[in-house]
Amino acid sequence: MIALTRNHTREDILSEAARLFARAGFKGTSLHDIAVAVGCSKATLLYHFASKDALLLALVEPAVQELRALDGRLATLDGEDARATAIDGFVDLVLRYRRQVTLVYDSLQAAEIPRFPGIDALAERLVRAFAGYSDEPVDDIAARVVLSGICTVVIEHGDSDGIELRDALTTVAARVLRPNPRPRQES
Amino acid sequence: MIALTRNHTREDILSEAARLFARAGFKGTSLHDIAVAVGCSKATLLYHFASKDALLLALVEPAVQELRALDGRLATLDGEDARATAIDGFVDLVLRYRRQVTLVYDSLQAAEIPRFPGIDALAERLVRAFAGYSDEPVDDIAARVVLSGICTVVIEHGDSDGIELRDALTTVAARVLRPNPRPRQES
DNA sequence: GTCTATAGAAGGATAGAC
DNA sequence: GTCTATCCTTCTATAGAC
Repeated sequence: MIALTRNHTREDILSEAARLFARAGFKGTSLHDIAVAVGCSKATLLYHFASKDALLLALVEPAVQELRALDGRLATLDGEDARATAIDGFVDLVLRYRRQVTLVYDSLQAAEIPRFPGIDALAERLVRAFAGYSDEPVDDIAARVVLSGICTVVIEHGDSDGIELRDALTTVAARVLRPNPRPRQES
Repeated sequence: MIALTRNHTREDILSEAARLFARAGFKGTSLHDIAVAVGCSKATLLYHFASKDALLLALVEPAVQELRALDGRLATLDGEDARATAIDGFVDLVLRYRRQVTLVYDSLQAAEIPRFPGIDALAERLVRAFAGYSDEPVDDIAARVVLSGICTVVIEHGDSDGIELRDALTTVAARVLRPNPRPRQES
């Protein structure tokens, strides 16, 4: 295995790029900025990654991979199981990839970033799962508010981790996306 | 009043800039892009606005102004009144200034944008009001999730307005930020 | 693998004609 | 007020030495 010789520089580049992209955005961070943070030259960056876009892709790829895995798990579940799995899985994923979240998330709306194929449809399925596959418009909106709200809060919260934030987020999600929101009639 | 001669170009610039900034971000939109959209030259843009930053400021200023007004109104209220006013007022404001919301909101986290003085403290007060001035950490997180979630959902929803979205958003906010977290019944 | 040097494009902003 | 032309900076990316 060549994996023994872990490339320090490459890892450093990914780490610093994640930090800077999260702080100032993709367009707001230049290769020069990253090079200074890492302590190398711009040419070195472009030796390890073919382009700035490629660096972004490499950075976000693991997060997207895991998001796809979660999406796959959801496909085998339905109703309450899907909702619970979606909430826990998504909160966990966002907390572990907090620095990448901004990037993935921005690629959805602000087209500031190269898109990831199929991510839109995946996001919609996640919304559906969060909404418990309800047909009520208000449940759809609730799901979207919570989904995006979780992302933003985690991003803002910085790197101060802890089990508390995780619990708070799942609690909040459960509050909005509760099984029986309507005491009136059934759909 | 010179207000009779409403400057078409200036208005067009603001309008197109709002559209493009919302789509691709501040850094992701060049003066060239705006000029093409408006149908004028870059020099014309910079005749009407001293700089790209000044254009942004002019664009967002009314929204910030109204946000400050809402903040002032909240200062005279407390508890439930403050929460209800904050929710209704904020949803209304975000819906009316949906194109500017991205910009104001991004100025909070991603430092991609020139900051507005005092906006951080204002945002914190808004969070406090949304949380009903509760001391429970989970209520604080809930307030932040809803606050940011509302922004993102409105941004994503495009310009398709309607009373439905407004009602859905206030309903969702009420669900999370309800006065008594314990009882399972709705208000 | 990492560097310096530089190409080539695009960005914001200014000068001056009309 | 609006334009063209231009300046200067910054950016991504490449070339080639070591």
